[in-house]
Amino acid sequence: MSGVPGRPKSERRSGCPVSISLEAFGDRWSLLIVRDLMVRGFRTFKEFQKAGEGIASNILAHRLRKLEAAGIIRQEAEKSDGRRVNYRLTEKGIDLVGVLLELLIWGARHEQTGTPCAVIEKMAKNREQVLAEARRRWRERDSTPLLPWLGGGHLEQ
Amino acid sequence: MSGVPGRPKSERRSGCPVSISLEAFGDRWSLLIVRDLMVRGFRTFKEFQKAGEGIASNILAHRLRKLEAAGIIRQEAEKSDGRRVNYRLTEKGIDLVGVLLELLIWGARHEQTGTPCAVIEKMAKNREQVLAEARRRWRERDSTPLLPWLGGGHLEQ
DNA sequence: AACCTAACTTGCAAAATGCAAGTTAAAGCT
DNA sequence: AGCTTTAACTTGCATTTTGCAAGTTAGGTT
Repeated sequence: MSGVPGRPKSERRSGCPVSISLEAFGDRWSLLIVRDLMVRGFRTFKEFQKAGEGIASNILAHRLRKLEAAGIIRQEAEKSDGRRVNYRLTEKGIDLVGVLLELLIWGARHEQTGTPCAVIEKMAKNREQVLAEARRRWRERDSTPLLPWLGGGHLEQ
Repeated sequence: MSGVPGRPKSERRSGCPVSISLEAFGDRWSLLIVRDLMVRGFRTFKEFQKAGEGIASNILAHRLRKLEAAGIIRQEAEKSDGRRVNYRLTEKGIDLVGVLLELLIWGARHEQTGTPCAVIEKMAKNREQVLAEARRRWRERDSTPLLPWLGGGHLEQ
């Protein structure tokens, strides 16, 4: 009767790292939560819920538990408000930045998205710089959204 | 009454490229099929089925249709055997190589997998070279598995 | 004290998944 | 030609996951 619903009852399907990664976050929602933490500066349940793609609150709760159990995110209580729970990526979680960046680049290149191609190609070209900036923000708890920075002129070389 | 069962009845959840990517292959199986095509040299239904992680044949059929509908894979009939269907990545599909590589690196770094860390770190270090080799194999229809190459000494610089 | 908020639960219907068995067309064998 | 095998799926049904709406609870606010 724990909070975690989808507790893995079956063992690992194989030793392949790709398979194991997908067992941790291979669904429609987990990486969107990670994205919101990483580039949009979200921290709370309410923010994830209103994030636009319409995740149901029970599913959100399940995913947060699962990501926490996998060591990808962690809860931090807010001293100034006992109701609030702030979620934050762990180091294991911020290490997903490469995966997110590749998903972003692939999606923008091959599907009709709201993101201009020029911005994406700039990011693809300056991969290391983008990764470093995302990591810096995580380390310094700088939660201003990353996307304006990506869209701005900071990447011209 | 088409073959595709999970035909998207809801529209796109948002214009975010990450979200759109996840709608195309954000589940436990799709990227494993892509992986098998990309690095293990698999081509047929039977091969995917016996691949070790135990996908059910109906789910496999659904996934193949969905990936095909998304333009990630394509069927090619085998002239020498009318029963056989060979699946192959499209260019859009081989472009997922970056995503796969990041999943591989993350999984190997953070979870207990069957892959030695040294191999993975070598790959992470020689990212561009690994991507180029995977693309070369796709282009030249070289379906010898990529993994032995990764494990071998070809990456020393 | 009455009201509001954030973070969840709960109940239930709908969809996706998994398993075992069956189908069909094309080969292969005798 | 007739029988067996094989590849690629379907189908039926039970289980699990997802989604939606409404409810709960521990803090805050006024």
